[in-house]
Amino acid sequence: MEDALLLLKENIKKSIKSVYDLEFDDIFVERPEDEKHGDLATNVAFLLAKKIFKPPLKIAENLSHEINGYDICFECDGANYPVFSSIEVVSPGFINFRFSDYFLKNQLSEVLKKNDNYGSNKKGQGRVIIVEYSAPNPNKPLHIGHSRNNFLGSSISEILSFNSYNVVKMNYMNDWGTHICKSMLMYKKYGNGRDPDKKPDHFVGDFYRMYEVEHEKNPEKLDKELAEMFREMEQGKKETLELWKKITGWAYEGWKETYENENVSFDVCEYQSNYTKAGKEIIDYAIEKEIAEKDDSGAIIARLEKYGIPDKVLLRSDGTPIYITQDIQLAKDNFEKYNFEKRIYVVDKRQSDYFKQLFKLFELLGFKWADRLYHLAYGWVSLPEGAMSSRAGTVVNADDVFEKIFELEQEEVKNSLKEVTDLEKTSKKIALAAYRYGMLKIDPKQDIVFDMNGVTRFEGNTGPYLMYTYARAMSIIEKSGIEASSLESNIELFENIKMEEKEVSLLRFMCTFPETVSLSADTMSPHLIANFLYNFAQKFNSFYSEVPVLNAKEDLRFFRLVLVCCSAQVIKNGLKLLGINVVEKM
RNA sequence: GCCUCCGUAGCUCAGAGGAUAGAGCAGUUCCCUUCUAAGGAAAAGGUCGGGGGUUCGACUCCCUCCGGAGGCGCCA
Repeated sequence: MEDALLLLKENIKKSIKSVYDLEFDDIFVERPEDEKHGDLATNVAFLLAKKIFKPPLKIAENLSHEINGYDICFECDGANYPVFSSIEVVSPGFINFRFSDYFLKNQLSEVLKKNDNYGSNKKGQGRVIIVEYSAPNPNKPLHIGHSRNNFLGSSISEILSFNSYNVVKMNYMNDWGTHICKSMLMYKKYGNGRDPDKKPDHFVGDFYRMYEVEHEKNPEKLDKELAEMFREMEQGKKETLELWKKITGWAYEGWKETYENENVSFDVCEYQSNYTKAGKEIIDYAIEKEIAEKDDSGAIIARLEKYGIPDKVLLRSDGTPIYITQDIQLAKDNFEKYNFEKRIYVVDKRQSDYFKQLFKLFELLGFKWADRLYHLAYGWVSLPEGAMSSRAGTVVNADDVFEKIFELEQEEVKNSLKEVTDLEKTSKKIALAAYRYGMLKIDPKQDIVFDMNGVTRFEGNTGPYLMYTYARAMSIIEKSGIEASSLESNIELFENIKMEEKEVSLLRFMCTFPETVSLSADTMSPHLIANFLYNFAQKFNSFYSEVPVLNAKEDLRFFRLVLVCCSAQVIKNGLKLLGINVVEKM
């Protein structure tokens, strides 16, 4: 497929040289949105028109006439077949190319050959990308905002791996600071040393919420106590550190289940508490280079305003580090260890200024890898009734959302599954599909209004719709009695098969999957995969309702089975990239 | 005050310089004696926030104004 694109570009270039005696390198070939405009199209005639002062339509006609004589072919089993079936010129000057049926049918063997790897490519080979995501505070349970972060981070990691990058999935625990002391302080006062009687992160979260309530009543007192407790931590007071270990340990223990439910995992966990003494050398260096300076209060400030970025405090006036101090060190250590091609921070967009400051600092410090850092800024998740607020108690817990979707799916599956064998397992997978897909189908930079009732609806552009489409396809394969794995060895070019309109449409779209995979990696946009899958599933369902497979005759039946099998494979691969595992039956 | 992001059908969203701006939901019609109706088919729904500009061509790029969200020195 990629080859066909390159081949076409070369031939267009050649035709320009031949007709106009011009070296023209800037060949742009696109995929037209409208099927009527063919599979590939080029606008070179418009670009050339400026150079040689002739009407675009005339140029397009001359070029297409030339290219028509070129006999562009691909090889299959020792024979040559044309790549294109037609090359058309359309006013005001487009040249449209349509793939031949031979070429399209040949893609099927490609899918069968690569199966679980169909759509992947080699472009990231030998390059490391760190994807830092999730990064919660271990003092309370995860909420739906974390879910979006988790889904984005894990999905982007999958997509990059599929493009052959060597991905390091990193979680960075913000386990050091006064925020942790909030839960600790309340537990110390009111916990009576008891063990959790519920999911441990929720248990810890109760104390966090308790703090918010108490703080309303008597802010000065609590602020003081909190600061005192953190001082004890900093000084290494044994009793306090033990409490800290206990509280954060419960949070981690509870999250384990949440992460599992969400199909999220990590290769490396870094802890902020290991970086409490870090970063100071770099900051000394920054002062030396006059990037940062000490102000009247004694705090170290990076002067960034001349670059259009707000100034940033690097060290408190009492000399203690803050978040950025440690983040500086972490990135530097990471580079020395992994020599990364890119480091992606999956963090919501409210932190955009922070990352601008961080990245600018690295640039000013002269680190050559400064431009390899990338902030994936995603939009905020809010509720129909407004923003979430831990103070107002309107934070929607990730476990509760999942549980609710899970219950609803269980009902659905109970009502529709023919043999209810794996009710719980199947429902859980579908629930996750609903949750993950619901968030990932939306462009990361958009805010999401998270409507519980919307997610619990499973028609239209949803994860369950895609799962259902896959299950229908697999049902056909199962009833046919053939082994999907045996198809590859029996495949041929189906020269005698005349395809129906719906089949051509399905197959043409299937061929664009690898390009979508590549683009979504380049732009770190899982929603491109989601959009592809939805459009593809629609085409499949349309084909499904109009074209009979099992009742077709001999060769035709076999061809259609192959088409169904490949379609299922593409849906499976695409969903995998979104962190969704298919079910065979539902 | 300065900076960033967003504004597309009643609602939720695609559209990353190309051809007649597309889906889903809601509402209106059809289709289960035929491979899973969580499905399919059809019609209806729009001054792409307003106004300028660049271009053969703008939802897309630039400027400006209006609306919404967010961020701006010792929180993370």
